[in-house]
Amino acid sequence: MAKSQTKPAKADAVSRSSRVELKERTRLRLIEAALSLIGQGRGYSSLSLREITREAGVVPAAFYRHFRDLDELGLALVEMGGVTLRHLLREARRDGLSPTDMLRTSVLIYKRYVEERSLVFRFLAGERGGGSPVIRQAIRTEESHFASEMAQDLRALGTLPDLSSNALHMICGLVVTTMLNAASDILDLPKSRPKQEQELVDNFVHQLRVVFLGARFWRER
Amino acid sequence: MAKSQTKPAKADAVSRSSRVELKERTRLRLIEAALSLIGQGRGYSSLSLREITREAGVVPAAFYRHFRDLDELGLALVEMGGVTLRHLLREARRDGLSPTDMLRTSVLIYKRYVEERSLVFRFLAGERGGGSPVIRQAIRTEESHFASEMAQDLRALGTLPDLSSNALHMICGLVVTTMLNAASDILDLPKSRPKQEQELVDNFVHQLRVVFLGARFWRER
DNA sequence: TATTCGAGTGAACACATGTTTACTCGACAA
DNA sequence: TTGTCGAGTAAACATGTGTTCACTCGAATA
Repeated sequence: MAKSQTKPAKADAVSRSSRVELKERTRLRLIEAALSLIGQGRGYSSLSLREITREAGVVPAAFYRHFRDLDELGLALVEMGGVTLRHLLREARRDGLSPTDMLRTSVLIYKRYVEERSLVFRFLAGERGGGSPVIRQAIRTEESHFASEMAQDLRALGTLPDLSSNALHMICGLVVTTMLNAASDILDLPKSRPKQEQELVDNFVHQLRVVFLGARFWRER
Repeated sequence: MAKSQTKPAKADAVSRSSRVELKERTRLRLIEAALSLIGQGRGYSSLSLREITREAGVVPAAFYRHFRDLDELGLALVEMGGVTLRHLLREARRDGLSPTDMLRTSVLIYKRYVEERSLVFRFLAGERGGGSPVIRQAIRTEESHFASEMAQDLRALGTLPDLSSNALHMICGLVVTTMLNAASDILDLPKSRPKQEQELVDNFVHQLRVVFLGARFWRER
């Protein structure tokens, strides 16, 4: 009979709450608990295992069924951050860019994006420079990938056609730095302060404009 | 007699270890203990009061004679960071800048400077994005002052004479971001990896070159 | 249907933590 | 010389911490 084969075909709709699904569910609960605590102003590197399990509604010992230690949870958060960044790029790619004021609209879209995923960006911005070396390094790798993809996209769009791949990557690195720095600023914006908000956006736009202006006149040497 | 006046003239060489001097001394011990722990790879926001006093060779309760809590110690570190940055600028000002390859030499000087004061820069780079909100904000203020001074210096040197003060400040902000980001990279360099080191320096130089190139072609509005 | 298997439990452990309290004891001003 | 004043001490406190262990109990398998 087909059912009793060694490989259970596909695990169809019946297994609504299979074991592995349930495990994955609480794994997610742990991740989200950590993010939620970050959202309450705490830095990831100052969170404790017990705090996280408490927030996740699970007993401390259960943590070890999913992660060896806090660093491993942190790496899961980094990966989530990486996915978020790739998704951002994918959206930007889809939207295309109107030639006029395209920088400004990109910035506004980015701002919204950051605000809607504030927890992940808080984590990235917060652990990027401090925290555990292994997490910091993982974030850096993610940033570099992000920069590479961005470079590829710019190339495909025909922007800055005269630049070498190396130069393009280096410039995208600069853009990424600026973006993540701006994310930090965006997240610390006091709400309902439109003036301050406007200033921040302007500053961000202008900085990117300077970078792309410089890129246009860049000559290899 | 001149000695018994109400105001003790000058606190001369005799009062080698006056009370206030001794207090200041252990205050410094606490600050340096925190820095030392940072140097061992820990982020400031994950340090504990007891850890710090232990490292400083002092009993936990003594901490409160100097700081209300860890945030207050953190602010002292921020101020120390501010002093460090101002000092950097003062040195750069003194050295003047040879017109050819001035960017590259500046970068090398900066790199050396960061390495020699690695602990302070570790602290700044680490708490800039994460950590306690009050510390983060204090660092941001310090950065802004640094950017302003830099703008003033550039103005005095006649660099970028066509830029408005606002534009100049905005560009210096970009430079500062890039510098602190690079500091983070410099501090994480594995030692005796000259190739990697060279790449990092090149990248840093190129990024700054792009920024200044963009600045030269910047037109308001 | 009977058996295995492993995610989550609850309790216990050996410490580490922040803060308070009453204290010592030496520099300093009177 | 005497008395004050305050930096640093020692001990105690109530909690919080990471990790371990034997356990339950229900879904997955055979």
